Amino acid sequence: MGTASKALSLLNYFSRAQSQIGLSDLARLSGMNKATVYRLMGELADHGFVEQVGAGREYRLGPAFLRLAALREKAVPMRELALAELTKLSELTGETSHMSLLNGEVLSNLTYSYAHKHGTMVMMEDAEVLELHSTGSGLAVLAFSPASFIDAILSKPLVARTPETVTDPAAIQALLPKIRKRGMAWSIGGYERDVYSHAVPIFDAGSQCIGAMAVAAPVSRMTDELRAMIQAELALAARRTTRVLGGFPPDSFPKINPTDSPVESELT
Amino acid sequence: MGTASKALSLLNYFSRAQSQIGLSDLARLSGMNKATVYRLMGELADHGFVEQVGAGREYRLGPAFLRLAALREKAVPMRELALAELTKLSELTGETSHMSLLNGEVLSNLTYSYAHKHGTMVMMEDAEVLELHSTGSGLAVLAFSPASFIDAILSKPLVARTPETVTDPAAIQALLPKIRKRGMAWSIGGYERDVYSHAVPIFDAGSQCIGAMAVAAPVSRMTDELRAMIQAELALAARRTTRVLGGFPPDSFPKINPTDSPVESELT
DNA sequence: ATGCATCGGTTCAATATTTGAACCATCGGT
DNA sequence: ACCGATGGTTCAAATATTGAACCGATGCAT
Repeated sequence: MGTASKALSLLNYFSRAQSQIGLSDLARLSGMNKATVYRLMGELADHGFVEQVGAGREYRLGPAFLRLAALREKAVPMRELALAELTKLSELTGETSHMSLLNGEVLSNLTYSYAHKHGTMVMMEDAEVLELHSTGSGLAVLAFSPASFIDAILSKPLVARTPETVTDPAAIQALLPKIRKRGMAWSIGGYERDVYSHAVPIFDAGSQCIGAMAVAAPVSRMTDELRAMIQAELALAARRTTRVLGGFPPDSFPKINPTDSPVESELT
Repeated sequence: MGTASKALSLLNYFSRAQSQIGLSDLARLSGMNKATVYRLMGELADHGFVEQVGAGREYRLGPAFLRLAALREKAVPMRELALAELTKLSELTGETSHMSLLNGEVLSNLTYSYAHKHGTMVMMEDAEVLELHSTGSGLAVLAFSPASFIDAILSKPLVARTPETVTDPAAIQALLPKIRKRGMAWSIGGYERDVYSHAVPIFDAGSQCIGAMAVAAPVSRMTDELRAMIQAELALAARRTTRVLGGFPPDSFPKINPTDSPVESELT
């Protein structure tokens, strides 16, 4: 692993739950020498990627990310485009919708939209981490990822978030062919007890799966009717999202009923 | 310079104007060897900090920044807090307000707020770059920066953005004591021809100047009355912003009339 | 108060990584 | 068919990285 990669990997230890980390902790977490971490963090700090705070001299993520995220979004308005689709999706379904991107071995939430139709709704946050094995979005991504990646994920210990979480690798493997055939995954209470989630993978220009779009509803509100509506609208929204992001579903990806999705001349 | 710094510095060549850069261009821009750039960009790409696009294999900023920016903002809601102040400021003054952060030798815009009082207004964008010598915000920051930093900035060639831009280092040096005394800088047409800008520095917990808050109005709309109002409100808003961000103005920073800003018991 | 364990930070010789000139294969324009 | 550009690759030489040990300071328990 190159030096630059080591420095960058240090940034992955910062999370929603742990936003500040001391030098020694960071050395322990990363398994690197303290002197190494010290030097690398110093370089990251020079560029505004981290900053040291207060007495404990702990590190936290720096302001440079705001600038670079703004530039990224200006160049590739993923979040904006996804949010436009999610807003429509939430209005149509009356439920929370969100989109997340694959980042290493987990998904992290890109953006989301709430519906204001009901008194209760599934909550969501930016940069929220979703595991691949225990969420609808994760299963959707897993199903359309290379076999080697799937094996790598499923060979690690799978945490049971709820009593309903499927943690048997073989059982998860058995789900994937169905998900591939449907082009959609679902998870009932696998991550949060009361959440019924549908998810469809999103692809890039090389037909690689880069994330998923999902609709999450309280289990108690799910009916056959709502399920059918979510599935229909989500499939359309996800397909549009892949397209507006400049991506293409792989050839193996199931087509939607042509009456719902008329063939369009493909430009650019 | 360490290897990690070299990798990180490559990210600085991406801008609003140039969002995609090829390998050879990047090598030329950075002065590094092509093989070095190739390897470093590969490492950045592995972590999602850049991605390669299409046929030309050009690089652009990656999606990882969206995630890390969301985490940063969750940990330190600078943008959110600043925007709250800017919104009030724009409503009060009827003009565009913005806040920018020092990044190396330039300011980059953090966030902004438009007023909707007039048919015309000064436009602003996220991550827009403001030079230190030619903008009100830049002068405000410069005046409260270490002498060595000021000298470094003013010893480089100063670009004249408009005929009104002051590009004589000595003339700029002469402005700084007044700015320090007032705690506020202004620039009339120095960056964009028709923009009259007032700016106040923002400080961190160590009383270092980290950026500036500013109000930008069309020159044609400026009156003595408006100027007085902007100066009063901006001074207050900037002071509040420094405080809510956890910072402190240096002892040398001019105090506002105590009837406007009653002493508060300082907690945390 | 005393001692112990931890913290952030620093040092320097041993070591592993980075570097860069030269080299491909490929593409597009002349 | 050529030329000059591109992205990508190689390998010995040069250089940056590494990590155990050390430092002073701080905090916690005895």
